[in-house]
Amino acid sequence: MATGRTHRPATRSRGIPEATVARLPLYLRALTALSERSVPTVSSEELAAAAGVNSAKLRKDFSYLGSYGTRGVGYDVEYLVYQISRELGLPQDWPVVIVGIGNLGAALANYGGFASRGFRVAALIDADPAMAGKPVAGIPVQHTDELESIIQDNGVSIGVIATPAGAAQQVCDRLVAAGVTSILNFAPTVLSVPDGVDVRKVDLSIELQILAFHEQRKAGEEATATAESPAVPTATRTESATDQGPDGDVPAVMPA
Amino acid sequence: MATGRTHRPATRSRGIPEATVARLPLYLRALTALSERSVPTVSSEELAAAAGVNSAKLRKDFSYLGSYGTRGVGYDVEYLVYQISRELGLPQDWPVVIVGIGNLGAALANYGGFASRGFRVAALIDADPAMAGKPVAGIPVQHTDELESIIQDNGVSIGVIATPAGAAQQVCDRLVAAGVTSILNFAPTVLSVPDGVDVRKVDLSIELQILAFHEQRKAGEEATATAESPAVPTATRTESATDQGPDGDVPAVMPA
DNA sequence: ATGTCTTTGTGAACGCGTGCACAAAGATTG
DNA sequence: CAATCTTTGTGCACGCGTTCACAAAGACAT
Repeated sequence: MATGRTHRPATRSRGIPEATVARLPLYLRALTALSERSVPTVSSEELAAAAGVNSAKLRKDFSYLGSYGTRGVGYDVEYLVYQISRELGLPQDWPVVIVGIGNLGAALANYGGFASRGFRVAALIDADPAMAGKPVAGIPVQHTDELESIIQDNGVSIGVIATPAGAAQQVCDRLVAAGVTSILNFAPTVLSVPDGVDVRKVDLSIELQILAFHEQRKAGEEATATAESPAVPTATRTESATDQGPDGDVPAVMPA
Repeated sequence: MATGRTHRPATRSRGIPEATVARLPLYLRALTALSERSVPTVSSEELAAAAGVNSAKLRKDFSYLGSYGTRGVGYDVEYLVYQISRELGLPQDWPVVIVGIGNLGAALANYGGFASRGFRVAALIDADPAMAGKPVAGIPVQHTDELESIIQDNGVSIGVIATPAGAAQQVCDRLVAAGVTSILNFAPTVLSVPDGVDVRKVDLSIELQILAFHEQRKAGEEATATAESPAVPTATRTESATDQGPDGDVPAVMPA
């Protein structure tokens, strides 16, 4: 998971816990799938299964938003989609800029899930002059020199950093100075930002290293376990194999 | 942040809390940078600043690994790099397969940070027959039909899913059946896996939606705040602007 | 209208993670 | 060797998040 909010001491949003906010998009996705199948209502149990969480947790999460369910029946899908979208500020169609159009930046630019999720790629920015003008995902790449004007002209408040680590802090500083207050960072660096700016990070190698840790532990356990019990592999399924979209959702970041 | 470990009730690794495990790669990166600059020792304070965490937290984290520091001096950089690497199982050079070679899959394949971090791309797999044989990042893409044999022949236990959401569960099932026990999922889907298989997910649109939530809240606060105070922007920096690598680290997932 | 049945909404208990603050440990100096 | 200074390692308290378990609310049938 990408983690790393940056320092928000008091204020506690508006009573909505951070952990709940992080799950709202998950619920929204499951609800959207139901909506497309014209399912009118869902119980907390069903929806929780589709989202891969505990039903009590889901109900508590929703209770922070208000009482949108009907006892004995469940939740109205359309209404809930509306409420969560509103809570997340998605009706707003946020413009975002992507800085660093390498493989990853290009993959992000091609990501189909932007528009349908309330975001719009306002501009692609790269430091390489050779890239300037070259269209990526139908959008011409612009040079870093124009970063400030692009942000101000489009009223961009969310920036995505997909540059090499060495350039990340510098780009970040410029973004913030130009008015960006939320940053999604794909570079493997700790970014330092002023108060009031949110940073979330996505880091491939960290995720892999966490998996490696558990993998190693499993290997160790198995070694000691096989010595005792015959190690019968349980076939129990987690997350309930809910058909999360026969149509499927929009590709992760791009079709294979 | 990519989140989403899957169900590990008791067992608690070996006393090392999950939250600590998630930070070890962060410490390792900071330590590696120091090591390259031939810095012999660091205090918890310095290292914590470089990793962007609280120094007390860092000391507590290290205390789970053992007592590797020297009071009055700090921690021996090389020794700590060794200990954390060992704890994460990185000396092992884990082979990984990437399934779904679209923009994202290609970006991941080109990621320079694999080798230096203890991972090796064993194979690239795609369902499109037209891709078969085509080299990406110097590695020829192989067809999905060979998935099982590739995994078994190479002893792969970690798989990366970068396919469209519709294909993710199916790919996941095949990976698991073939012996993969850790999965990094980039597809926007809830994967269901048997017990004993770890799943971590990275989801762009979820991260953006979380940012949008805070962004919206900031906008609302500002509207009410400007009515009261003149809203002086504080220039306080979080995370301490530690020079996280003048050389910089390897690009996030690819150079821009 | 009354009773039954389903499902929500939440009070309360518990556990994990965080951060403070300080004692213990060792380095260093005279 | 004693005194001082630095920095670790951790006991403790607090707060957030999760889960249980159940009462209240409404749908639905009779």
